[in-house]
Amino acid sequence: MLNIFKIPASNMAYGRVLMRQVDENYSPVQLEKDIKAFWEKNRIYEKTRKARESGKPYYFVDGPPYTTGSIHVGTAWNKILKDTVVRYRRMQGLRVRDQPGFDMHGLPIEVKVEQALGIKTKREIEDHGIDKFVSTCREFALKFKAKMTEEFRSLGVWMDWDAPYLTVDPSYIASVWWTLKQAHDKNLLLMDHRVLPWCPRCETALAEAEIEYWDETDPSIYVKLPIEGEPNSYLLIWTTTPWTIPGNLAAAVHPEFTYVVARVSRGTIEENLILLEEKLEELRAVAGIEDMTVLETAKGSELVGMKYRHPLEDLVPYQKEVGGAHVHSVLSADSVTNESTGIVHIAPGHGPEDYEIGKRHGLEAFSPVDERGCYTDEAGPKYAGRNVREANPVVSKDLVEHGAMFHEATVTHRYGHCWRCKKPIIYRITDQWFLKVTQFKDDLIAANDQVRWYPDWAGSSREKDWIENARDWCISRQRYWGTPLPIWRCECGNFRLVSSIDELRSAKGYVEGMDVHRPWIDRLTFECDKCRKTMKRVPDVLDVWFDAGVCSWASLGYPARKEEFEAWWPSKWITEAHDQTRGWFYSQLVTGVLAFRRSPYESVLMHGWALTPEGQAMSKSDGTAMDPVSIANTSGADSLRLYLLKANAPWDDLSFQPEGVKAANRTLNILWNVYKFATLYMSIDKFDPASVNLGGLTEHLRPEDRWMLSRTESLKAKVSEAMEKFELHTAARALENFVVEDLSRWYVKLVRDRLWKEGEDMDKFAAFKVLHESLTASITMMAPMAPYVTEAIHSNLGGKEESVHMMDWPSSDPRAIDEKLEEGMAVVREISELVARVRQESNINLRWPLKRIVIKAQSEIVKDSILTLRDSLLSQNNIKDLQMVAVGEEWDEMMLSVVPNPNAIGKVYRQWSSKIAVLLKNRPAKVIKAGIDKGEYSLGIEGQLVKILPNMVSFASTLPPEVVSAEFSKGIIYLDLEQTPTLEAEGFSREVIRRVQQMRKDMKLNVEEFIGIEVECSKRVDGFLDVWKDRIVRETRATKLDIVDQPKGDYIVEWNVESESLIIAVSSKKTKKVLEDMSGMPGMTGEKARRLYEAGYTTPEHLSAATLEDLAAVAGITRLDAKGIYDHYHKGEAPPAPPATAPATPKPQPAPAAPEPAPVPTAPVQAPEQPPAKAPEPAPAPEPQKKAEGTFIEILRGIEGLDPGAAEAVYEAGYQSPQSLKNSSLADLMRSTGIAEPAATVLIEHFREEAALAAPPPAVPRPVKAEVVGAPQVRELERSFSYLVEEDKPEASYNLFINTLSKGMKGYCITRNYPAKIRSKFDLSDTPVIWLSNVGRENTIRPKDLEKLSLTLEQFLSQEGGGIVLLDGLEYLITNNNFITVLRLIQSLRDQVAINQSILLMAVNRSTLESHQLNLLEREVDYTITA
RNA sequence: GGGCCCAUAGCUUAGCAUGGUUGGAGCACCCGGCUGAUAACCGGGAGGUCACCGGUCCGAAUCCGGUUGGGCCCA
Repeated sequence: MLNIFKIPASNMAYGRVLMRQVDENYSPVQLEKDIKAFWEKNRIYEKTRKARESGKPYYFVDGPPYTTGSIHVGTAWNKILKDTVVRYRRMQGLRVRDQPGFDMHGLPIEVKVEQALGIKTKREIEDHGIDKFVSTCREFALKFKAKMTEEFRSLGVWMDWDAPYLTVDPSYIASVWWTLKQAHDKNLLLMDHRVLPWCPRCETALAEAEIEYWDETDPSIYVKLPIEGEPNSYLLIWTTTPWTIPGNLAAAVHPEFTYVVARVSRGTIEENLILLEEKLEELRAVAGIEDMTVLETAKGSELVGMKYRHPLEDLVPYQKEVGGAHVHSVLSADSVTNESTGIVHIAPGHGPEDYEIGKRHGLEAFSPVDERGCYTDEAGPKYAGRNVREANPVVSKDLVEHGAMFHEATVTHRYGHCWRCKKPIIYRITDQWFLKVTQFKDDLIAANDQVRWYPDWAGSSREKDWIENARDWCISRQRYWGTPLPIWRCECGNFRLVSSIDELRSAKGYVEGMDVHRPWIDRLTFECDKCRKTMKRVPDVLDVWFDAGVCSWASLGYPARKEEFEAWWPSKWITEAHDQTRGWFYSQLVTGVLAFRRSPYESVLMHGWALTPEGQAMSKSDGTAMDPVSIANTSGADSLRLYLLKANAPWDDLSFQPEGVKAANRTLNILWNVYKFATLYMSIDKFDPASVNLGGLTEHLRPEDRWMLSRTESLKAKVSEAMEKFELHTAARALENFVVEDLSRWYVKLVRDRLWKEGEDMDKFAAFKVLHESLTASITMMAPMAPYVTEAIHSNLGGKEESVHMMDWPSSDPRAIDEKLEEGMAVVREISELVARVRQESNINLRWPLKRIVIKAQSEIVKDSILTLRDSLLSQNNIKDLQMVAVGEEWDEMMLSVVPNPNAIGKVYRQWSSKIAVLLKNRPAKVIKAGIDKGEYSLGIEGQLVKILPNMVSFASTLPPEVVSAEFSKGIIYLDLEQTPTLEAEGFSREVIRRVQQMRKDMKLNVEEFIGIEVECSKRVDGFLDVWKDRIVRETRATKLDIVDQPKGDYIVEWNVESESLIIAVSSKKTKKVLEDMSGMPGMTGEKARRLYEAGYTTPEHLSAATLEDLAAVAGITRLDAKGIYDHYHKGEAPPAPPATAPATPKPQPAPAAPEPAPVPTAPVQAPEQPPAKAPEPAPAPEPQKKAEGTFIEILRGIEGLDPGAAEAVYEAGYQSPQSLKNSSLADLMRSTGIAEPAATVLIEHFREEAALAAPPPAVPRPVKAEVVGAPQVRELERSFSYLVEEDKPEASYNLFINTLSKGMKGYCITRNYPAKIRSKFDLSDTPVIWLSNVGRENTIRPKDLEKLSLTLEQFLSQEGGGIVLLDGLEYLITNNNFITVLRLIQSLRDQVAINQSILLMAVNRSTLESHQLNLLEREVDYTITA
């Protein structure tokens, strides 16, 4: 692996500690792991609950998810919403009940178990053994429960996972039974013989709520029912279920509709049909009728009583035998609609409506279909045993053969399916148990009205609509894995309901502690209290929706435990998705009203569904489901949570965009950076937020501080309001906006300079405090949404509580809100954006100060607020002065000019017109305007006085030179871009500051380290810098800035600023180390250390050289201190390593524009830290080093023709082994050592000869950098080496590349050039070419996507035999990324190349890089080739 | 067929209860900048028949009616 993106392992320690500097980048996965450990170790969840023990109770009920498989995005969203609200309520001080629940009974698990066991029917289950089957169901449910629990936990959901409620627990089951008994006592439970939806696969009845609809293609047949006594005349009926025809017992018409008898002819057939008048034309089109005549018209009521013969009576014996007044006759029904033929086929055993109509007319509910959906013997020998849906074509064929089929086609329509096994349902008649919901509908509606719904329409429209259409609820299921129906029945018709385990104890066969599930409970019997016979249990189980419906008291153990119930019930709040309108929202309402005459919940948040990015429902079978757990494991649970919460209003469906999670991650990263920034300075100053209170700082608050505090208070108000309304998205967005815009992009910028100040400074403390306040407020309010990152930040901000989740929800202080100030700052920000735009257009970067800004504000209010925030405006935009134009007036520096109108002038003063124009232009426009404004202006010409009238001139106002204007929403700004030497001096100084900062960074100096600066520059620049010396010194933390001829230092770079060449040398003062050393001594404090430092003891050498007296003479240092210091250095302890001396003759590196040739980089003494693989020769132990030094320097001294001074210079320059000299070039040696040509020649030749004679080089040669000059095409590249080719156009590098390919090595080309062009120019055959480009195509990599590049190359390099990589386009990568990042990539590539015996070849155009960048690059490779 | 919800830039969305300068953001795209928060970050640009049709009004993304498409719940 190329671990270039690896983040150092976190060493965070949480808990109450002093504020600590944060070195880590935001890395959510590690952070969340750490926080999780912190939570567990310190039992934070338990403590958080405990902290609210005395609070007002808040009963939240978790809608129990069904335990089947893993959670999906929707389930995750659901739990995250719950967790966020629960945490929020806790912070409000409420004692929240947060028991999770699991719905574990029912068909879904039975189906899974059937699949696992490889069985399909109930018969097979019974053969297998119900006990074994049910036990397996329990195992599955428990297994899934455990799995889902882990998944929820990984999302950071805090619930009482150790004590969930389970619908399979005996106590839970007892609550269910009790509830049923309540229904029975109110006479709302009955057994009935009804036509119901039935799943033939699961062999059970289904409730309305268990049916899912989708499109299905079915037959669409028109059937003729022959009318008794009217030959060739038929009633025309239509159906999509031919299999119900054998069960047909009547036909129904609407009494008010108009029907016709029509003579219809098709081909040779002519017949009379009765149907709805308005459908005649439709029928003609559908069935291809050639001719038809209406014979008669009649109202539906007139048809009633008409008799017909069943068309299949010879196949279905029952149809011949059945008798009765209304059998096979036309009935009247208002439910008939004007669809199809207007005559409805009535099969009372196959449809609920049919059943009702049949019942009214005394028809038997003939239903010759068994539980498996097959015809029974009653259907006649031809059909018996056939599956009804499969029998459709058979019945159709029989209808055709019996001359009863009028027309046959197919239709696609919505058809019901079993919610679990997805098979089409049928309707059949059975005995089932019902709750008579229709009898207490009004109570349900009334109960629902008492519930607060979010959003309102979810209850007032949606749920209400469902209740209004509710039917009686069939609660019995003919299955195995469920709450057993607690009903025992006797042959005599008597039955009893058991409502508790206690009651069950009196049953015959009861064993204490027995499982009350089937089949064990089936064996229990009671003696009938009426006839003394044995009562047996009704074998059905209960609908699982009933299970879930009672959870609000079953989870409290009611009725067995009353106190819990009284303390909590009813629940304050629940939330589920909108499909629960018919599900849990409804089932709870029904059971609540049954048992307690009220809704068991007071408020509901109805949320949406998580859809795919395309807006489709996610489904596992389609592979469109996304796994929230793996998203949380890669991007962090916080990011996922924040995204889910902010993306949508909770009640809208959410189209899940993985991009959105990334965006949320970015927001959290910004939060992290603000925090990191703030704590950096706070920790340096050991700032303790608790030690300062805002009240005491009032006089030190700047306007921007008051603004930030105002924004913070406004935010609290806004977020709290949104949370109260469950508008979590509004709350999340407000927080996000605050962190990104107000805090990060604005306030941090405004206060940055103040935080720099040293020492006790109230202005700085004010900024610290405000920063701390606003950061604390935002993370506290964000804690419910992103519980991990906020916890990490909280713990290091010195939060009041052990955990952010124990904090009280912040309340807003309206006194701190200053709306005018907020508006004013908005204006200032707007103006700043304008200025930035003008700067960009004029090519003046922010480092260059502008002379002034003049603002013309629309109103006094705007003007005042700009003036209040004057300092912020000027500092942020680096402008020297602000001038305001009086409101309503023009800026008086606008230059007025006169534009003569020659036409108008010419008409009056023909011959003078051109003269007049010239005169007008030469006079002050102001004077002319003043005259014209009064009516006219007089002008003397050739002794005449001419009057200039308003129509003869117009006026234009133009901007003064070098002024640019721009409009903002509340006025106009004028920016004076004129540069003066003073401004230029400042600009230059800022450029120098930035260069020095860059160098500090390259040197990896600690923020607190002091430096020394030496600069070589032109006279002009010298003058500039002189003025700003103090500022430069201060801002770069330098102890001195000297302008010299030959700058010396640890790190020297030549820069080019505005066409001026500057050579800057920076040396580290190593004060950080010194101060640290000092403060490590006994009795030493930071303050004392500073005193010493200020007294001139700036290095360990100074200290160790000092005498006791010297030290004691320093103010603030006691004799005892002095003794401690003295002892420290003289006790025989090894003194700190002596400071390395700078190279004898340091040479600047050339600026990018400088002419060739490039010198070898001077090795800085305090070089920026290098990665291990490239570290300078490891410092050997002192003894061996002496020895090595002795040997090699002696060898050098002993070389004939080389004087000892030259030998030392060579040694000093870093050539400390024969190996290092072997491959170096003449030019290289001369340049880096400063020795003359003859000496260099001697050296080179000496070592070439020696190398030829010497033993082979060490196994892993690591030559010092060398430069290959000359014709690269003749040079061979060696395996395990990396090369940097410096050339204007990538020619030589490609030639080297191709040359290597021709030797049979595999190649890989990364280029900024167009790949097709490269291919045509060089013969690359099948070598892969990757294009570096932002254009998203195949085989391209975006310049920002270094990770992908790294991965791609890693794959190539690690393949067998390795290969050569040509990386052409480094400059493109560098301009698009942080330079150091690119450098790290190169480092890891280089290491990879070394390991894999491969070659890395990089082309770079040196004029595109800064010289120090080039230096760093050169340092990373084995060879630099200059083409 | 009925009830409820939704439709704004390529994508995700704000604005709509109370009609009113030029319809805001984020992502993606293009161009630039920054480099003591930096494996970050910032600025600019381009991109909209506000689903469609009609109405009310001086004025409609916003109010009203209808149509189309999508989601959920039913028939």
